[in-house]
Amino acid sequence: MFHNTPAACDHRSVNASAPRPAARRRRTDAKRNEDALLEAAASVFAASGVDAPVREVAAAAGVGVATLYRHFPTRSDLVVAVYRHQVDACADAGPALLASEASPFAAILRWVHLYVDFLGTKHGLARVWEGDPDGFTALHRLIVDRLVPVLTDMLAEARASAEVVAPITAYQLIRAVGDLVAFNPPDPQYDVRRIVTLLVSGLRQQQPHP
Amino acid sequence: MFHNTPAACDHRSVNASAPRPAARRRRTDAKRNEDALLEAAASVFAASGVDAPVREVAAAAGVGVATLYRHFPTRSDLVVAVYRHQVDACADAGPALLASEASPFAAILRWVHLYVDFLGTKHGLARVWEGDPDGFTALHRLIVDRLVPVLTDMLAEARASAEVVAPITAYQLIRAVGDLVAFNPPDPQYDVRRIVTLLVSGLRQQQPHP
DNA sequence: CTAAGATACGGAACACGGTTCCGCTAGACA
DNA sequence: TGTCTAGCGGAACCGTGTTCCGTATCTTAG
Repeated sequence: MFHNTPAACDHRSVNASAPRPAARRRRTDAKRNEDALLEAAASVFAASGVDAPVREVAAAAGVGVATLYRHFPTRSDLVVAVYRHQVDACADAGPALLASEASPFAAILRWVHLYVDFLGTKHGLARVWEGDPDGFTALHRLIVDRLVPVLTDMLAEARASAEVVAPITAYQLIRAVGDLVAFNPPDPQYDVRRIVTLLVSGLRQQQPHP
Repeated sequence: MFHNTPAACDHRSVNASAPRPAARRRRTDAKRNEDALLEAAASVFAASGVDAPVREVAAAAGVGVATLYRHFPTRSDLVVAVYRHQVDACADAGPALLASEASPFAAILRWVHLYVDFLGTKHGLARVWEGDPDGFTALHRLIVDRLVPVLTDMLAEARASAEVVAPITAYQLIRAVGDLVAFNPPDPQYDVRRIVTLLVSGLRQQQPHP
């Protein structure tokens, strides 16, 4: 699955002067618990959405809440750990689509829908996105770090070919798409994909001023 | 203001056969408290956002929480009561813009921005929107009832003049705009108005299929 | 193999939100 | 002015995320 995510890398004994006494190995039960938590979280999130209570995840992993919190200091860290590899896959798809699609714009459209599918399969992923006090949840940061550069390249290429003219940044677009998908359980009245397509197709329009 | 909302209409003595004994008048303190609550809620919401705790509103009104709950059975009912007249104003602006603006599309653009301003001035209004279990918060319903018809007309006119070609319904558009504005404290990195404009300008584009 | 001690654990406790309950107050009517 | 009940206050309840702390367990030196 992908749980080799040390979550917080081991900064013990980074003391410059002291001849550190061969730092201890990480306890095996710690590793085991972390894995169990990630697996439990993945399945609980899949079943009950990302909003599932932490206690439920801890219980499913057969572990106390404190243990969960030691490995993942905050709810959103857990979410990020669970979905990191999917975000990576999405990031990797960018250049691939640029190569395979007929035009940069077509590539962008498909890529954005990939992103929508990613967000869409986990109801309420956005709740994690929003809850940021000063603008940075772990998920927010992950997405900005991994996805924004990818989309930035795609947009640049689409601009070079004059397919895209609206002055929108990759960050703005990604965030907008996130907001759109955010709280939308499948609903016949409201197809998110259609709306996202609408948004993306706006990129080809010169923007009116107000 | 608009508080003649009996919250739950008086079903006392709806007994078909009995000659009901001239039902009591509503207690004056009840009316007074309802007004105080609405006033307090308006100012608290303005100061702390719509997410302000109910207790805070009750305290500001100088009443107990139970009183608040008797008048407004749920949080979102309170929110709706506070903002109802603003929604009305927004609805009224639709036909006016259609008449005053250069084109139906221009009218739509301006109207949508009016709506954005309405939502935007109250951080987190969307939280009320989303919290709907089966699809209907009070606010959701209010907006659908009042605003969707207005935008529907505007879209029809814009389609008649071929300015709008994308097959999007008023409901979809309003909901999308709501989602976009939803969780966005003013942020230099991310100007909601720009994104909304992007979305709206997509209406002029033939939609690509995926 | 054993013992010391760091590391990690479990679950109770805390803070904080919406909502409900219930004994009592005070307004309406006679 | 007295009765009766609509309406009130605020404590209590439930369900969140998060923290605390006494204890168990793993690692490692000897």
